[in-house]
Amino acid sequence: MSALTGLSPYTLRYYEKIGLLTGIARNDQGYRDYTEQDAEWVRFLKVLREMDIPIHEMKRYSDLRSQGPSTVKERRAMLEAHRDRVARQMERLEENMGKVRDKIKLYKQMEKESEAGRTE
Amino acid sequence: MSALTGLSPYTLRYYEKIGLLTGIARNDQGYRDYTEQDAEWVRFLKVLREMDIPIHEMKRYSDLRSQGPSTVKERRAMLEAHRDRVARQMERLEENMGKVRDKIKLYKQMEKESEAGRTE
DNA sequence: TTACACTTTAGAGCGCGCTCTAAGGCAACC
DNA sequence: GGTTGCCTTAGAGCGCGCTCTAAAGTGTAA
Repeated sequence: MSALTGLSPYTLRYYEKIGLLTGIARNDQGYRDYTEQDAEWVRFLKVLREMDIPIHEMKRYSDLRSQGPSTVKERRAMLEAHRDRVARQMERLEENMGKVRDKIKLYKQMEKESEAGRTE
Repeated sequence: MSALTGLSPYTLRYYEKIGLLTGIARNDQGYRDYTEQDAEWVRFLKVLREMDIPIHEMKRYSDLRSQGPSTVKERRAMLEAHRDRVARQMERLEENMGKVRDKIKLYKQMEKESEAGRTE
């Protein structure tokens, strides 16, 4: 499973411990027996994590999911809220990128000038 | 200063403690006396932090800056490296946004269907 | 048979980036 | 003089998200 999702076994067990992963089957030896659905869910959790959703929100989302289709509306609302948050974050990043690019330009200028100085 | 930069006094003192802020002047009472240059530097630190540069990299950058103009090239290289990292991160975010948007669409579909079911 | 590589658990530990506490000092106002 | 409100310091504490340890169990291969 770890190989399938890119999450460490530690993380997978941790997610199960805090209730993000529920109803994971076990085989005769008591080992976890992940299904393809489990894998899909884990991959979606990973998408959310990569977008920096806090764990407690993922937990909330996960709990809603466990409660069945009646929670679809709330789940959608959560995703939309997060989508908007990420969009704003990307705008800020873009803004800061601009400042960094300005600084890079400035440095290039300084490098050029110091070289000119050396050859004078 | 806190008001000027949006960082808490705690954070400002912490940054000084770890060497991100150096040479801050003091008045007669031993209180910190920030200059406009200090403020500018703090604002730039804030830009970097908002782009999630780790503190130890900011420290490295800050140390280079203290060493004077001879380090401009290396500083530029650091900024360029980070610029590229952020660009890649934004791509990943965009990708994940797509997946979230798909899920939102799916949920909308489910909501519509469940409503249709109810009115039949 | 014994070693190896994996699994299980509860709970401890860690790195990060702050954030706060405690104890004390100084300036201004009532 | 006392209170308020800000400043100083060293060092403790915190929330997050893992990550690892220790001790035990199981199946496979030499």
